[in-house]
Amino acid sequence: MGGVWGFGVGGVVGGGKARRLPRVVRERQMLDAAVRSFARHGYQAASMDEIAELAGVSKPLVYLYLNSKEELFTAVIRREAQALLGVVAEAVVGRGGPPDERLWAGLLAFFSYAAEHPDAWTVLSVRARTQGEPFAGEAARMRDEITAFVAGLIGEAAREARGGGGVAGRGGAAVGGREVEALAQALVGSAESLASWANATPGVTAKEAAATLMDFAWSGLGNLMKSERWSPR
Amino acid sequence: MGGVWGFGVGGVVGGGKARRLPRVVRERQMLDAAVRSFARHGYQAASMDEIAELAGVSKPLVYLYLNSKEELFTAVIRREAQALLGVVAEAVVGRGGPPDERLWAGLLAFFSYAAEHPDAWTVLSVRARTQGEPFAGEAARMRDEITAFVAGLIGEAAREARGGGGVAGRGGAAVGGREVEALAQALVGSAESLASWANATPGVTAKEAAATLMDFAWSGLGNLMKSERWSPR
Amino acid sequence: MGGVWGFGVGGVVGGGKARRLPRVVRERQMLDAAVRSFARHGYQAASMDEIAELAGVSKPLVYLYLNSKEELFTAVIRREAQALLGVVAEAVVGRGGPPDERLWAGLLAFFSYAAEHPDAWTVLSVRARTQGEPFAGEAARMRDEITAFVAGLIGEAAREARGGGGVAGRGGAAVGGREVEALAQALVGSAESLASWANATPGVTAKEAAATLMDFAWSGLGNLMKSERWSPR
Amino acid sequence: MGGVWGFGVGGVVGGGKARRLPRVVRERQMLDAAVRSFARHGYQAASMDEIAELAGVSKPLVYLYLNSKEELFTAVIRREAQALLGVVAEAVVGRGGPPDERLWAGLLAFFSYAAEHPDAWTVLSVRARTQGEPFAGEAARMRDEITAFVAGLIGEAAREARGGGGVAGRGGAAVGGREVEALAQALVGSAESLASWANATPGVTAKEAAATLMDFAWSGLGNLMKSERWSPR
DNA sequence: AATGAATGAGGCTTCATTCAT
DNA sequence: AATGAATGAAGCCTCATTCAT
Repeated sequence: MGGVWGFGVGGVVGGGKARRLPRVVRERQMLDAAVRSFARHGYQAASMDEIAELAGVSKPLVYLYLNSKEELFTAVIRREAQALLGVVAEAVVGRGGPPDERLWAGLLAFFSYAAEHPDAWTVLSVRARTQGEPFAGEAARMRDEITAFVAGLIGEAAREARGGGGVAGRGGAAVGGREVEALAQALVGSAESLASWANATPGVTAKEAAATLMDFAWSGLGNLMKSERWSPR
Repeated sequence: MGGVWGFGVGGVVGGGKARRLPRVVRERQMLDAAVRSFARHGYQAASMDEIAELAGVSKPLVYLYLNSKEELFTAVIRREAQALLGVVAEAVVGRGGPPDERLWAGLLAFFSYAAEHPDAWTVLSVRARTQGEPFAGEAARMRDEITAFVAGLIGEAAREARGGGGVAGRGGAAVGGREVEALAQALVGSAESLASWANATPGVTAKEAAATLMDFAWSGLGNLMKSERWSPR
Repeated sequence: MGGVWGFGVGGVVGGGKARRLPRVVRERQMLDAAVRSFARHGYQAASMDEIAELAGVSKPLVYLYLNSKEELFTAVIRREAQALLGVVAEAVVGRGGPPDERLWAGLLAFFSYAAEHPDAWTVLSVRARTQGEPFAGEAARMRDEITAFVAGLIGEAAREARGGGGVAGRGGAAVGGREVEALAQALVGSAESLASWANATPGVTAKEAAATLMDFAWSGLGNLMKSERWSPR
Repeated sequence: MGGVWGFGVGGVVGGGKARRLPRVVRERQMLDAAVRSFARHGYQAASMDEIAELAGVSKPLVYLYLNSKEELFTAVIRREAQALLGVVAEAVVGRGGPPDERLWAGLLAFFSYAAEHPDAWTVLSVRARTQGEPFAGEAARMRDEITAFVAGLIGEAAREARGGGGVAGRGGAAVGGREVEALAQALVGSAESLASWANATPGVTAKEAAATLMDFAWSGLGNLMKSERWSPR
């Protein structure tokens, strides 16, 4: 009997319904279905019925493995946040080079991921954040880590600038911790906004989006570090 | 006697429940309550029961005046979008001065409004936009008008820069229509993102937020117009 | 000021809304509106809102004059039943001639009334009867009176037949009270059924309907009185 | 053990509530309950609450299986119309003999069914027909089929009469298509009317009702075919 | 004579969740 | 490993009816 239902890594056998799959596979199917459903309808409007149907299983099985709608949503957020954080971290950390190069690599990874997994991006950027606790917090943790990367890069650039040459030119010593935080917020906010806009706008590639943001933001940061502030006359 | 319930523009008199108010007053109370409820819970999770209770009326009266949850939400979005658009437009149009001065004025008005009416801002920026049609479209119209203001100011600055001196320095002629659009998107996106962040972060004033954004964005724009692009080495 | 609103018998003055009409006029307007509304939607589905609007008055006035939906429906049934009974009675009683002639006159009056007041006929034949007590009883009283007329005419014909000549020919003495009742029921049932069918079928006149029924029924009655029963072989 | 709840075709075992019955059984219970409820109160006034309670299940289960009040009513009408049509068709078609014999058989089947299933008969003859589309249409289809049977029998009798002897006697050739239609309408209308009257009148049997109608109608039809029309003098 | 303002009660429908196998 | 059967709770909406003028 073992093997009678032989299943490959990909999941379903042939065209029919695959039964008696191992738990890990079933859970992935459910989470995949949940991502789609939550992305499309939002947490409240998504229904366990639809998710079970999309996953090709009965509702009790969803409850057996994921316990409740709330835990299911949390599991989805965690899985997708880890994935996104993973690709961004891989692009930014443990790699040498000047901070702007690393920021560029991180942005490219970020925009590419958002473009390739639009439902995941929608869940993280919209559905989780607008759903209140504990979901928003779950997504905020990931965002904070990304913001910390960015703040790190900005700070690094500022120190380099202070020290001598570099992107920021010489002479700027004015960037404090709180300001770095606000700048990182603005940059990450821009990136998120651009990512959603790019996903919704046909013909905009991840590379274009990343380039626009670098043009827009990094040179502005450079100015800031040269203490060239704008101020009302 | 006549006048025993005399009511002012502001609404309820004293601490007791005011009964038999004129329709216009009641409608405003209901819309106010709806803004709070939709902001807190989102469209789906907000309940007509809670809205009625917050407004101090019975549910049937809400239906008598606003017809349905959908129409109520639409009415809320329209009212708040008009209000926000109004203050921004007043700050930007029909006023002379260089484009950066007018952008500064507009940003200040925008951040101030968002700070003073956080629920309205949440409804417009989050609840309406994530609820799909027809609500997202209703809010998008307002956003588009604001984005058009900003694009106009950027374009104007670019023309001035092309023409000679000005913020952007001389010589830059590289900013095309599509690029202006993307920049305006990024700037508006940053502004929205910053506004929500400022509302959620104690101690951040509207003026600070506006200043951060001007520093961050306008000088970056200036660089762009000098054709000082960032590009991967 | 009296007379400033001068109104004619017909009701509304000019094109605008007539205000301060005498009670009798207002009540007729309300009953007219109610007949239409009850005929179209049935008792349950008809709404006091619609009736008030059709009557051109506010709802409280309807309650002031007619007290409740139930009483309003009852008032409608009574008014329409009296009217229908009136025209039929006028055609049948207090008039000489043989019973078949009088039946013919009664049927003609009945079908004509139903054709000319289809809403009233619908209320009586359908809406009242299917609404349970006390409404069905109200309509049943009228139907019983009409059935009694018919039974009277059948009985009279039977006696004539027994006595000698007449429609029914000679020799038949077999028609008892219970049978007369059943026959009258069948005839009245046919008439009602035909009236509704005629109203719903374009091009069928009251005279045609009456003729069909006389052909169908009266000669059959004649046979019965000649004891020519049908019986399974 | 398995089988502890063993249930027969008829439904519930013993006096206690049977749980976890198969869908088909539950659906039949719900339809039975719905027939009773719709017959008593009419479509609008019947409540899903009462139906669920009569069926011995919770409301959500009714919705799970029957989807909505409208679909439930439609399902009821279809089931009962099929059943009634079935017994009448079985009595009339695929059976030899003269048309009057077959009409007699059909009427007997009809009146018996109406007597044995008064709620079903009320739903079909009253509740469905007065509820407007799409319900009236659903019931009208069944009625039309029955009327077609009757028209067929009348036409057959007329042709026999034309041909020579037969019920209708000789010589009559005057019955046209439209007239046959009207006669069939009148006969079916009488039958319906009589059925409801018989159900409401204690002591009237189906056989009596059928006999009354045959006496009343068939001999009348015979006269018609002999061209013995009634006409006002 | 007439009405704008207001509500208690109830109906249809949906959904997350559990039970028993 | 998996599911068919079932429900408590809650939400949107409507309607007959009344209040205060």
